[in-house]
Amino acid sequence: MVNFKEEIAKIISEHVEGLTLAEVENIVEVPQDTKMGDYAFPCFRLAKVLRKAPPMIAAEIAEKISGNPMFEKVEQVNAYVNMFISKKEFVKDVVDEVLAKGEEYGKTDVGGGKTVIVEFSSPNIAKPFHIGHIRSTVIGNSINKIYSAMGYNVVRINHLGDYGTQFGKMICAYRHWGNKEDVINEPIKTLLSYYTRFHVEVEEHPELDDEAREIFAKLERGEKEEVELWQWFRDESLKEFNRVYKMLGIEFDSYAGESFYSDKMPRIVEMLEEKGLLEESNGAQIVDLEPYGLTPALIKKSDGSSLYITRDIAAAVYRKEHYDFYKNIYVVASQQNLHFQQWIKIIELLGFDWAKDNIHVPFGLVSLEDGTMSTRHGRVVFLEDVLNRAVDQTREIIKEKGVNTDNVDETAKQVGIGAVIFQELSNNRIKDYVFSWDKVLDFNGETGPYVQYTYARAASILRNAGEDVCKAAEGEISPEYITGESAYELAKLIYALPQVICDAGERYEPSVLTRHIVDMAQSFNRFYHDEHILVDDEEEKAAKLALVKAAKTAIKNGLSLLGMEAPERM
RNA sequence: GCGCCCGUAGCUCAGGGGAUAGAGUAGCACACUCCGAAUGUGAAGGCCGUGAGUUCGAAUCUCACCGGGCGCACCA
Repeated sequence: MVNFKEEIAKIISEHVEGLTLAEVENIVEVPQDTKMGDYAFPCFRLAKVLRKAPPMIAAEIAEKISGNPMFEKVEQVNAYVNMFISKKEFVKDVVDEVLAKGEEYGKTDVGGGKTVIVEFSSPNIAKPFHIGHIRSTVIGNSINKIYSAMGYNVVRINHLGDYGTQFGKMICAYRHWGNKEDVINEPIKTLLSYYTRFHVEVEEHPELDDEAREIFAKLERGEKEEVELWQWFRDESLKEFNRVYKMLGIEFDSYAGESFYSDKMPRIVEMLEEKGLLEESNGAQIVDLEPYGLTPALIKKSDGSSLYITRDIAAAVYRKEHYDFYKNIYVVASQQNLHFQQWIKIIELLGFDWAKDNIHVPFGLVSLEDGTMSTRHGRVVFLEDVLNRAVDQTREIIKEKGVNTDNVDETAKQVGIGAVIFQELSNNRIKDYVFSWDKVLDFNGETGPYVQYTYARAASILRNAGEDVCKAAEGEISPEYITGESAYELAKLIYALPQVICDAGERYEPSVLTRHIVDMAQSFNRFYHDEHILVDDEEEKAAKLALVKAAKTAIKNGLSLLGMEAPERM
């Protein structure tokens, strides 16, 4: 399909001196008000070079390019050249392209098959999978899908929090007060209760701490009994996590978590020593990062044991060697900004030129109405509960409205879970937010159900049209029937989708795509209300159905990159 | 104290140098004998936290201040 911005830049730059093609293309913009045209070229910056008033320059450019067949109309308004491209050709191009590509529409090949790692979700074993985890999980999943659509080879890593002294405590607690059946029945709840009981008991029996440390030491040495218990806890927890991942439709390529890198850390410490980066401070080994405006990074505790920063360095080195990534993306809370700055700086100091390819994608904090979440105080909202309630509520609404679906449960699942995902991906990820049941369960306005409803409505029209749809998909359409204001706006939004997907990817910001999908849905609904689609005139009907089908396809493709399904009926 | 992030309509948020700052939501007024009303339309709602600066032009860039969040050595 034609890249209009690029073509317009070419046309204009023929008549403008002193600016490169790239500079011209950079100035070309899409006006916020469509009355100002499809594309605009502001001439302020040319005033200095050409020593003329901007409106005069605009008038000259407008006159010179107005004969070009690409444009229906070219106007000068003040310092702007406003260009209206030929609607009929445009609309036909867009519809043809989308119908030809189908599910592939929106995909590009900017990635050229290069490998990108996305580390996301990464919950801690034996801890609840709560509403705070939705962020990394859903944002990371969407980034992975967006990068796939951009032609990258994506590796999805779930960096499980499955290691550390906490497991010594857990095993210790299990041996004292544990029960096998309870763990099997309700692994996370049970294991968590052991963990909290340990913290209570240790107040009166401080020797438990020594015992736990000893157990963890055995675990690190790979002693059979401890390893088996740890493995068992890990497996049971993972089973529970997988239940949520299944609901969300999320899969991973690797579950290599913290434990996986435990034996890869000594090498990193050696490298740091060789480079002379390690120094002693208060009995601990640190890397001084003060010259770079950062606080010191603690590499080894005073008792000689290692810490999480070393594990992250080891993980990055391993991934570079094992996957040879182009980018190594971490979808991790903004609370860890400093930590990422530190270890990425250390990678650089170790002399690795790929330090810059490690990218931290931070997101804001989720809190509850009565304060921050706290597992110990029972102030926690389980993600699974949120998903289930969203599905239940959707089921109620479906019954209430008497919706005609083949499978109520399946539809309720698609819509309910879609609502939760969509809301999570609606705003800039850096913003903090307060979780509220009222808000997740509100399905009106700019929500997932709104977009899915629009999709189902389009599907319904195509069903009603019956075999006419095939004609619309195959035959030559008569584009003059879909150049009305709302039809044309819809076509423009559909046209922009591939570029929007790339923008969302480059900014690691799925909300860019989410908002565009809302725009497409709004535009479709306006078109639907403005014009009657299933008219008697066959040519007109075919053209309109083709646009409906294109819009339906674009919405579905967009939703799938958010990790959402699109129901045919709801 | 130092560092990073956020401050835009009553509320939740887009917009990140360019034309009259946009949505949703709440409240108000409309539109279903018509392809799905989980919809659409209209009016109303703003010193873009404050003050300087850079620029032909600032919600957008710089600095200072105010308000909020997060982080800052043996957790991850």
